[in-house]
Amino acid sequence: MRRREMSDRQADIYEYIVNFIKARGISPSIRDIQHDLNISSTSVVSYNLDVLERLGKIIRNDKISRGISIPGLSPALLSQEIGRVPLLGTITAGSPLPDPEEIDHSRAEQIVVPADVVPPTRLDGVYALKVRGQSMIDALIDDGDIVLLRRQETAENGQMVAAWLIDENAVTLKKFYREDGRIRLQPANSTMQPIYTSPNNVRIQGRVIGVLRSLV
Amino acid sequence: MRRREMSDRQADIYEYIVNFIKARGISPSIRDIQHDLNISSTSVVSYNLDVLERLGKIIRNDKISRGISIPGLSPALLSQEIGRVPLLGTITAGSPLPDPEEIDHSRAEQIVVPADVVPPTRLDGVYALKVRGQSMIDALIDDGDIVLLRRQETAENGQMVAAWLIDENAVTLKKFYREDGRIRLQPANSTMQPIYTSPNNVRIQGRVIGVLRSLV
DNA sequence: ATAGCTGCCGAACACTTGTTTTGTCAAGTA
DNA sequence: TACTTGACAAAACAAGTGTTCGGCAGCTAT
Repeated sequence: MRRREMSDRQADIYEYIVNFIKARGISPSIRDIQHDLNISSTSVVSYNLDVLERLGKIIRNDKISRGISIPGLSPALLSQEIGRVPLLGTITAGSPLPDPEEIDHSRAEQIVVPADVVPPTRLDGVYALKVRGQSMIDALIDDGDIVLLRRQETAENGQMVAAWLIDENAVTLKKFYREDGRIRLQPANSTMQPIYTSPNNVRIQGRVIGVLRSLV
Repeated sequence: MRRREMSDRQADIYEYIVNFIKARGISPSIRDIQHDLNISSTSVVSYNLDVLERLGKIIRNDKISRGISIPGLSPALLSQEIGRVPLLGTITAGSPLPDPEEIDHSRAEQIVVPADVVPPTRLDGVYALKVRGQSMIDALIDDGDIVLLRRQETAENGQMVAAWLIDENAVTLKKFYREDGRIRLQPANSTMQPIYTSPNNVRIQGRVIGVLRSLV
């Protein structure tokens, strides 16, 4: 009685639904399916949709229009896989970061962040910056990379931070270490030399929590 | 005429739609909104939905049932913003990459890739590997990074490739240059020295097209 | 052969749903 | 004041849409 596999027609219908939802964001109606798949009657579609639901391939929301949804394709699940953060501007070695509070977040371009990089639940206060130039190369960050920062003004030892060196008027990404009376800014690349400076000369502008690099 | 902000009622409607879609995977009908928000008439809902559409907060699919979608929440838009590639394993300096053909892609863990890193249209033949160890650090790639590779056995000059050095039995990520009679493998980090070797000693295993790094 | 089942067909039915129309009312605005 | 506009209300309309029902053909177990 209970089949494991879909019939050809059921497979066609299933594939059609998935593509329809991916393309248009909403479920097809029974008559959409009937028409585009050249099925003779809506009742046949309905019949096979019932089978697909018994197989667990689809979920039918009873009696409501366009009520088919696909487990795994619902916005509910997708929204757990990614988040979005505003791209606030460009980071260069010579100038401080823009103040996140002074920027119209609603109009900033949005960057999609996979949950593998930053879980959506920890996306509060996070923003993105595009790196200009190769001055961050000792932090394993190249020209064109997008860095994800969480705004904070203090840091724990070992955290990678965006540090503004006031006297030098330069922003740099380094690992932060507080050592008796001075600050050590250690490049992520062990072949590079650290910077030593006084706490008064350092303003932490955020902590680096992710990097996205596209070489396409 | 054109407002920047939503009215209270519009904000309520917008929030209701978002929650409805997240919870049920399909859009509410106008009468769902009317009923649950205690609005006197469907025309009021329709009126405010038009306003929301002008504001760009929602998209109405004309004349079809439950045709509201939220930019950034609909599978249609999401599928333009992200793609998925299989995470095929780990890359270390000492062993060649696993053969993508020998792996059961359907069961491999999937990595979400933002369109900013690799456009979904160019995701064919792309796979992901997790980096173990710091041997790739001169390619600006650290332990724990996820590298995205497109399988190919040849490369253009200047492309970043995963190269297997047969005699050394080592895999490394370098920029590829073919120079009269020899191959130059140039680190991405200009402070590092290049490797020179013969073409017979190099097997290209794929081209690096993206990097994801999580420091959370 | 008989009954039962699956899968299908065509048509009709009834509910769902977006849209339109006609007003009302308050707040601006010339 | 007279006019315009935004926001809302009530009702009716016209499609859109899921469901049901009688019937048919092929297959299988009894």
